[in-house]
Amino acid sequence: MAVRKQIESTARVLDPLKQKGLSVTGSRRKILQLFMQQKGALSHGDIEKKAGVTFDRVTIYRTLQTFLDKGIIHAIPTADNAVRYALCQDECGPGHHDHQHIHFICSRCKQIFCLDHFVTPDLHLPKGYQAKDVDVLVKGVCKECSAIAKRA
Amino acid sequence: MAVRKQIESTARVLDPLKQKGLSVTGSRRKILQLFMQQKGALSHGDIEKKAGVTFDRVTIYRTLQTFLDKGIIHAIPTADNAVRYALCQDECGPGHHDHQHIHFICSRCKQIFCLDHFVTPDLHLPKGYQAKDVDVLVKGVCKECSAIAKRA
DNA sequence: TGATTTTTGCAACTATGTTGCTTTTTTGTA
DNA sequence: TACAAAAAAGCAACATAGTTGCAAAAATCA
Repeated sequence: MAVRKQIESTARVLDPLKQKGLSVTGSRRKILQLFMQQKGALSHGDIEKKAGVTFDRVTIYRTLQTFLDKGIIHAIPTADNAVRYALCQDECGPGHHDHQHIHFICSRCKQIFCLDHFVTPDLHLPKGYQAKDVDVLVKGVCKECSAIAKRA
Repeated sequence: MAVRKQIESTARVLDPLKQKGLSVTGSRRKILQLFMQQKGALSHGDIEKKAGVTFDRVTIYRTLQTFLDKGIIHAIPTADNAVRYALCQDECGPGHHDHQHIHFICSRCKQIFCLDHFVTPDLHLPKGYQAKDVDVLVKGVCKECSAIAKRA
């Protein structure tokens, strides 16, 4: 059972890489694993720290760019000069991202989460403006931090 | 008439500074003017270019921070590592920002506009999450670029 | 006008992101 | 399994972005 689980988890990491036609390398495996283990989104800096000194900074930049291009991760806009990245849904692929979720920024723990909840903003754009893609960022307090606050 | 107008426009620049209890300096006047003249939002880099070599980079950083703190401008999250800033509505003040507008990012001219159109996203957050602030980023083609595309 | 407070500019530094090139690793095939 | 071709990683050097402390200059207020 333990073995079975390990095989599955290795496959889970390998699959996305092979599926997207990427060669499987140490850094890609490691970075993908970091994303899979992680509830919140990761910045370049986070990855650098979590990966230890194992990889060159440049490799991390290039890996993130590759993952973005192939639709494995998506970038989450922020106002703090530290773009975060998170895994995509299966529907995403090279050149197109299709997310029907919102991004939640916790003002307490500073983590950013993807919440898979449909949002249908009631957009009334002025004449002439054509919307293609909508990104909703919600700031507030996340589930865990709310619980902590309640207890205190 | 021309004189009258000039007085008014100077007043428009001075008012927000005095109103917020800020001392009036060359750089603050200049940077505020840039924002007022500008339709789209500005990044730190944009300001550096538009202001010429007049001001030290550090002064621009500090001025932007001051304007943010006082509620004169607000930061617009982006995914390209270049946070933009734009003027606030009158309702904003030190410590609180109250915007009921969306941010529109034109994929053609790369400009970012504040559109004063009410948005009421239909947020169904999971249990435990508390929303405080919602930021809506819309990517698409702006009015002017749509017109250009039509003509071509 | 002059003293006090605030802001600016400068220098030095840290962090972040990019590019070209060589070495290493991966892949696909024999 | 070994080998050649292709792809990626690592390294160095560079470019850009952002921060901090401090002295000089400017703005405020009496």
